[in-house]
Amino acid sequence: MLKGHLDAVLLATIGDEALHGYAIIEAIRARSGGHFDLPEGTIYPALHRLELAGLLASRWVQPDGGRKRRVYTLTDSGRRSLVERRAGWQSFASGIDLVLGSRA
Amino acid sequence: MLKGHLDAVLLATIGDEALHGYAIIEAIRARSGGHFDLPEGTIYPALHRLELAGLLASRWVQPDGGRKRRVYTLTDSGRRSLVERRAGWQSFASGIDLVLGSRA
DNA sequence: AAGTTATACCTAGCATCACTAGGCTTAAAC
DNA sequence: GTTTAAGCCTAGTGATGCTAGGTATAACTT
Repeated sequence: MLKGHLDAVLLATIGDEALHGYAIIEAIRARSGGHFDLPEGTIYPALHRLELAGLLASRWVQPDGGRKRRVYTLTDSGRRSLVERRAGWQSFASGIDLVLGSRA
Repeated sequence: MLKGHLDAVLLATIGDEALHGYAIIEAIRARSGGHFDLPEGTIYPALHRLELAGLLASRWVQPDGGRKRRVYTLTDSGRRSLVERRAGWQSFASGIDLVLGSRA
């Protein structure tokens, strides 16, 4: 469970690449050091939601081998949103750190 | 919104004191440096839930001035849970940090 | 004395979020 | 040729915390 930070994680994972859903799941697992292993039922609806919100754009790609994939890239709005969400996360995390006295 | 970490925040805020609901709200606001200003509709049901779960115990207290208060303290189980939740938060936060590349 | 503000507790209902549990298709591996 | 991996999708559900309301008492103002 990403507890409200799923969108930030998705935007940050896609970053400047063009990734498809399945690859995004693997990238999150890899980059989080195994902390997060998200099910498809979490990822696909979230990608659709972010595209509808104008933060992501998608196109279908037919690779040489393998089946068609829908690849996602950030829009300008998505890039701006990522900056905001990163700041939002840092603010949130420092607030929790203060209260928990963990990293203070 | 505390995004799934409300219980940890409550347990940590109460800590070794005996606090009542209203004071808990003020303590969270103060200790978080103003980050979190939680409404009563969040706090009271959560306290009841934690008491039902055996992590908190409550008793009514009549102070010299002012009206009756229900004060909460941690149970042994609550103290153990706090330790776990602190560790859980650190693990979660480091995972998000890795993915967002914010504090990495 | 009356009204307002601060203290203090509570609940029903609602929106969001992400997960479970399924289904579908195509390519690779055995 | 059949199983496994890659790849996409949705309906329904449970948990979570907020909104918006209600109640009561004490302190402060006018």
